[in-house]
Parts: sequence; C-alpha cells; structure tokens
Amino acid sequence: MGRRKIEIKRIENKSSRQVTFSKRRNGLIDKARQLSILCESSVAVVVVSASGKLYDSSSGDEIEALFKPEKPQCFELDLEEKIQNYLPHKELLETVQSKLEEPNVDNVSVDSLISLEEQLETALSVSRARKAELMMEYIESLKEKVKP
Amino acid sequence: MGRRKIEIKRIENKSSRQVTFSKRRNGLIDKARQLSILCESSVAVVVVSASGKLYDSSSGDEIEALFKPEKPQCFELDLEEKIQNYLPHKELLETVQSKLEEPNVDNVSVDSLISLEEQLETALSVSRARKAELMMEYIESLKEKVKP
DNA sequence: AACTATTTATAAGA
DNA sequence: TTCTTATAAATAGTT
Repeated sequence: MGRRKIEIKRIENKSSRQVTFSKRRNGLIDKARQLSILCESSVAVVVVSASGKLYDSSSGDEIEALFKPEKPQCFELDLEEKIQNYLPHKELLETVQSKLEEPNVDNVSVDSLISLEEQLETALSVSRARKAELMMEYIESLKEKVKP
Repeated sequence: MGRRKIEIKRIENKSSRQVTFSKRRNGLIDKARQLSILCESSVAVVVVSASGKLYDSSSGDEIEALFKPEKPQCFELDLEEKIQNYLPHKELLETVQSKLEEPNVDNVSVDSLISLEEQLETALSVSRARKAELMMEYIESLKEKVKP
C-alpha cells in the first residue's frame, strides 16, 4: 500500500529498511491493539530489530485475569517470587514429560501433547507479559521520582 | 478498510466478531511475517481468542542464533535443561535487583534499568520461542511416526 | 516529519 | 462458509 508494489524480501537499502521497520512496527502494534479490542482477545506482539532493540505490546485481560487473579501493588524481585512465577511452567513441563514417557503413541496422545503445548505457550507468554508489565510500571514510578 | 468505517470497540454480534477475529488474526500474522522478512527482524505474535484458543506465529532467526549457537538434535525435557533455560533470566533479574538497591536513582541508572528490562524481555521471548519450536518439532516427528 | 498516490486489508454483501 | 467488491486504512516513495 504505497506508491509502488514491493516484493516481500529483505530491503537492501539500510535507511529505507529502518524507515519501513519503524512504520510497519507501529502498524503491527496498532493492528494488535485493534484486534484485542474488537474481538475481546489477548494479543502479544514482540518485535526485535536486527540491531537488537526490542519493542513489545500486549493487550487483552481475559487470559491475564485467569492466570493472575490479584495484581501485586509493588514490584518485588526476590528469588521466591521468581520461583513462584516459574512453577506453573514446571508443572506443565512435567505433565508433558510424563506424556512423552507413554509407551505407545497414538493420535489421541499426540493431540493432548498439542493441547499441552498450547497451554505451555499460553503460560509462558502470559508470564512474560506480566513481568514486562510489572517492570515497566516500576520503571515509570522511578522516572516520576527522578523528575524535579 | 471495509464497506464501512468501524469504531474500535468490542463487536457485539458474536458471529461477526468471530469472522472479524479470524480475518484480522490472519492479517496480523501475515503483517508480522512481512515485517520480519523486509527488515530482518524477529517478530513473535501470540493471539489468544476469548474462548481460549491460542494462535502463534514467530519468525526471524538473527536473535535466536545469538542466544542459541547450536540447535539440539533431539527434544529432551529434563530438570537440568529447564534450569539451564532459566539461568540467563536469573542473572538478568539479579543484575536488575542490584540496580534497584542503588541508593540514589538518577536518569542514567533509570536508562540502564530500561536497557536491562529490554534484555530480560529479549531473553524471555527468545526462550519462549525456542521452547515452542522444539516442542512443535517433536510433535511433528511424533505425527510422522503415527502415520501408517 | 508530512504528504499522497497506490496498494492492501477488510466490512458487508452475495 | 467461502467468494466478491466497495471502501477504509496502511504505507512506499516523495518533498
């Protein structure tokens, strides 16, 4: 959607690649926001540019509410909390492991593996989004304190 | 971009919400794919519908290559490997923690916190993408075995 | 950073 | 549901 049709392949010119990256990243994140509002869904987008800079966007609260009934009021980063965050993953991983040990694999267990994989991904993405959210909140509060 | 302009708010009609979800989810995932190819970036999209079904798409290999120089040939899911996966996060979290303990917060340390948050997010998203990738590979290999 | 000619995505309709 | 089409939205190239 521009003056010319472009092929979907690496843009060789560095500066136009950077301009396109910035435009399309913004477009993608806005599309994600719209989808989450229009269809009441949770959407997470993570974009890492070639130079390693990370841009993230996540929206939707239904799934978050499922995983995280209460929101911590302050940002605490101790080992205990960290272990707690990882526990659901641990459980899921162990369930997957027990499935893998089943002697005869049939379609049913493959389907259940796929379903487990989905659960695992959901747990991981929600956990990731939650951590980012908490950390950004804390950083914002620090910024406020720093201002004169 | 349709016959009419629509407001970005929850679509009340269930069936048109589902149709829009399906169309826009596909659109979003395709946009993510294009961005990753055009600008050599890593893009991960996770969409969870209101009914809980998960759709995921991730592409781009530069960042993965940085974090994971060699690709394991088989899928092993033991505690040791799991602990290894979490180690980089642990280190980052500890570095963040030490930053938080600094007595006088100034703009420089806030900036370094933001940078650390980005590293942490990168590590988490890459780890997630890697796990999903490995698990899908294993599931695909199981499916092959199941076929007559 | 803006602009605008076009392409692309998609809301309704068939 | 799948296809079509009019229109809105995104964006490639330009200024």
